[in-house]
Amino acid sequence: MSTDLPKTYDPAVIEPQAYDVWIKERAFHADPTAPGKPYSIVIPPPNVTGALHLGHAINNTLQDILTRVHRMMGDNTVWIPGIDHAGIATQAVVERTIKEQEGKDRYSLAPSREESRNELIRRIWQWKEQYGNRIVDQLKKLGCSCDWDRTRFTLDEMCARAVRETFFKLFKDGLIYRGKRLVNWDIHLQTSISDDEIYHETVKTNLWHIKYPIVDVQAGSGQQAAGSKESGLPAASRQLPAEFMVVATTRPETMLGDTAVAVHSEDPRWNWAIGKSVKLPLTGRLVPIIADDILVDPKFGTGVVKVTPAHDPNDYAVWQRHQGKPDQIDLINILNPDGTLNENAGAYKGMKRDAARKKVVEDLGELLLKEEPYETQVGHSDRSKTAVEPYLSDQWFVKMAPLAEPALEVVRNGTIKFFPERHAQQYLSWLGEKRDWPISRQLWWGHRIPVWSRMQGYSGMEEAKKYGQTLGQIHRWQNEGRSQIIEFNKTSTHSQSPNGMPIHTTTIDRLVDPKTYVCVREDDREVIAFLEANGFIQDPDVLDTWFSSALWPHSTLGWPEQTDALAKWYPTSVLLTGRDIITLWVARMVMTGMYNMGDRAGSGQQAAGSKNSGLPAASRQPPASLGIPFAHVAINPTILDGKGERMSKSKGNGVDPVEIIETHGADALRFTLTHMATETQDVRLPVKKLPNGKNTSEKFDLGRNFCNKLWNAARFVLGSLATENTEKKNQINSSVSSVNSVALSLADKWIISRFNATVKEIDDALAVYRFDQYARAVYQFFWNDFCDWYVEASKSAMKDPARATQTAQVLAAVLDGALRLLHPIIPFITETIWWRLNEVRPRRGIAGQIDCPPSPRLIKAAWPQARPIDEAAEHVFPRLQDVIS
RNA sequence: GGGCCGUUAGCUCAGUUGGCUAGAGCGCCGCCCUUACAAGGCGGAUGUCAGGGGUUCGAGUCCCUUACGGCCCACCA
Repeated sequence: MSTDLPKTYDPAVIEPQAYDVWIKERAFHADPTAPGKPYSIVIPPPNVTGALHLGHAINNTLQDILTRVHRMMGDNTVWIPGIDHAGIATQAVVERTIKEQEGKDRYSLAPSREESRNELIRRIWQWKEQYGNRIVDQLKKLGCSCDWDRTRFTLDEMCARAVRETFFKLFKDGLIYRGKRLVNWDIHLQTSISDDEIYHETVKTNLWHIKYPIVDVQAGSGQQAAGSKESGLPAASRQLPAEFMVVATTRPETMLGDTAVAVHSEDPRWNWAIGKSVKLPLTGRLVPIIADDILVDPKFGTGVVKVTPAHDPNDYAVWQRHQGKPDQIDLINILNPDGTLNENAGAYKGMKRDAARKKVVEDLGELLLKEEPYETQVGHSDRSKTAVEPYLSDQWFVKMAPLAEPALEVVRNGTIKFFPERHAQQYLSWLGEKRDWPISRQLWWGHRIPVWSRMQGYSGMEEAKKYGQTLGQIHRWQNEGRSQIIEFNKTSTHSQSPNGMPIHTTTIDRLVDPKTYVCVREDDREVIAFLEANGFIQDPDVLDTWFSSALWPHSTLGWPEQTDALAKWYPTSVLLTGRDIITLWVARMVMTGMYNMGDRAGSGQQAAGSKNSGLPAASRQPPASLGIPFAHVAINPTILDGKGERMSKSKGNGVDPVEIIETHGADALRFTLTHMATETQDVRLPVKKLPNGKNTSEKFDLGRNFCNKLWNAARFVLGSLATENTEKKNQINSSVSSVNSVALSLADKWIISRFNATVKEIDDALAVYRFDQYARAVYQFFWNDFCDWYVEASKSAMKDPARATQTAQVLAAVLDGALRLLHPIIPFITETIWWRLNEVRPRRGIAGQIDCPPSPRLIKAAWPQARPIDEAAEHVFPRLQDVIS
């Protein structure tokens, strides 16, 4: 093989070559039983729905940098890749495709619903095989050194086991419950969606003022006068006829589900009416007038609020507050899952939401006081773009309070640290609300909820006994280590089954149908067959995608199995991600990690966060007993397009990194992105379209030019070394210690000192995840110090026989060191040059100044040690530079 | 409405605890195809550091305030 590098730097040629070698030699593969300090990163799994854009590229480049640096440091390093099944997004995409191509919806893919369900899932898997690989290909082109043998998918067997185990554990601990709750309902996809899947849009509508006649008015008139004395309210308010209350609403059709009218208890205009009733227009139903000082702001509107608990989150809260009190109110649902009105809407049954609204307004007649134009924010579903309807339905929830508290504490006390620090605030404020997490989705693509249920009726003890016997039978199976079931029985009062096995009981929301719910721990067909033979039916819903993502750091390592990988690499070293999923993902990983991996015995008194900040951030080790998934969370900037809009698949402005790789090369892309990885929250990246329709950007010239510089400087240095070899044939393998510090020139000492200063600078930058500083430091060192000055100076030095040998040694050692420092950012080009350098000058190094332990592959070469800088040389040489320039 | 962040050269961004004439890359102007590199070299122009006020011997940097932009959260019948 020629020792010459091709004259032209061509990333399209060298990048695939280098990657092939790494793959062939299994350079990315990690063995948990190997020695070395553990270092591990799990990838934020990209959604299978989309190709990666530059936002992913920066995130993954930075992860690869850390992975490569630590691999070079000799740590036992693993980077685990994977993909997220992205429940709602993926199903929506595939359903849309089927609709467009075949005109079918998800229910009509096969004769029966169950077959349709299987068929849809089969098609989504097909789709996943096709597109999931695309993401992996993109990551490989980027140069990511993931351990591909450990590639996970959030819906694969390994993840499924972790999901089942976690669900079971939460269920058993009473942290998963079934509740009838007001959820955000997507009437198009007919599923509940979480708050996070909603965006708000300003909608022009009307505010309708409607008169509600008061029933039982005679007792009110006198008190109304009394109230008016002390109030400074406008005369108009006082003069409202006492026969009516006026409510204002943007959704008049919900009136059909009103169950109360609320006023403020200290509002003299209306507090006299508390306890009386109003007669609802259109239906004539009587509903109570109640006091609710949280809902009603007397300064807003008319001071009267209609209460529709089944169709408004605030009103639902009113319903909850008044439960069990003398003024408790009803709850009436008027909607079907598809957004049409149901039988509770009387004459309006079957009408669509918007049609009903129109009709209701028409029918109000003279009870409609006025109609004023109004703008309001309405929640819309991310996926179907339709207005979300607050809807009352049965859902599974996770109780947040007990899980959130420890997760809050570890961030408050600094056990888990954010970089930059300010991002911790978002985590703390979101988690601090401890809102219960609705985890069921009425979808087919996802982890099916492992719960079987059966109508229980009210047969009481007899029924309970029967189930107790059932449990007894399954208890036996459990002893064989296969499976376990837990009964949740609303009416059961006993806590032991006939054979003495504990039965876990819970109180279920009074609205839920009286059912017995059985959670099956493992996918054990025998148990399931037994249940189904006894009339149990599996819950049709699947889990929120984030439920499986939340387990990612431990599920990818094999949990609940106690694998070597889990023992070695959990907790992971750092999580690198964008700030948009600090709440959705980061917080939930901390919660489930602590819940599943924490040592409960020790967790109570563990006051973990020693606040001694004297230690460098990267070296602190959190106590393993806490079970936290990582000690550091590094937030990378968000990539915006030229207009300042966030790059994303849904906006259609995402730029495929592969297109940049085509014009600039992966190294150039990586270098530029690293250079941009500052502490700011956003980075703008103007792109332009090429004639072939692909994107590129001049911004990446920075990286490409730098790679070109490196390429040519290396060619020159290699050439100089080769020349020197032929002139001193006998000394090709001369000892590395043949150059001692006495013989070094000022320029030699200076460049060596600059090198060591740069090592230190980079180590410091990496310890706090300042990737931009890393890129800047190495750029400046290589270009401005090494190329501009040392290499130039070497041209004359190499011609002087007295200085040639030492100069060659220094050139080789500094190039060697620079390649090591640059490799994590630009792995392909550095690895390629390394091979040639090994051929030309296999043994390198300046004793005590730059160590160059040999390695056939740069990816496995040792990371440089920062040696002391030479103060004198650093001081004197710049003066020389000034004189010359 | 609450919170976080940003506003520095035409563009994209640095500027660490307040301290010497405010920096980089790209772009621009001029001169160089000098034997590693024109994807380069040398030289050059360009900034009331968003506006206003304050603290200080000294402010891009700290405090207050205004404006504009972005993001997160909540959403008012």
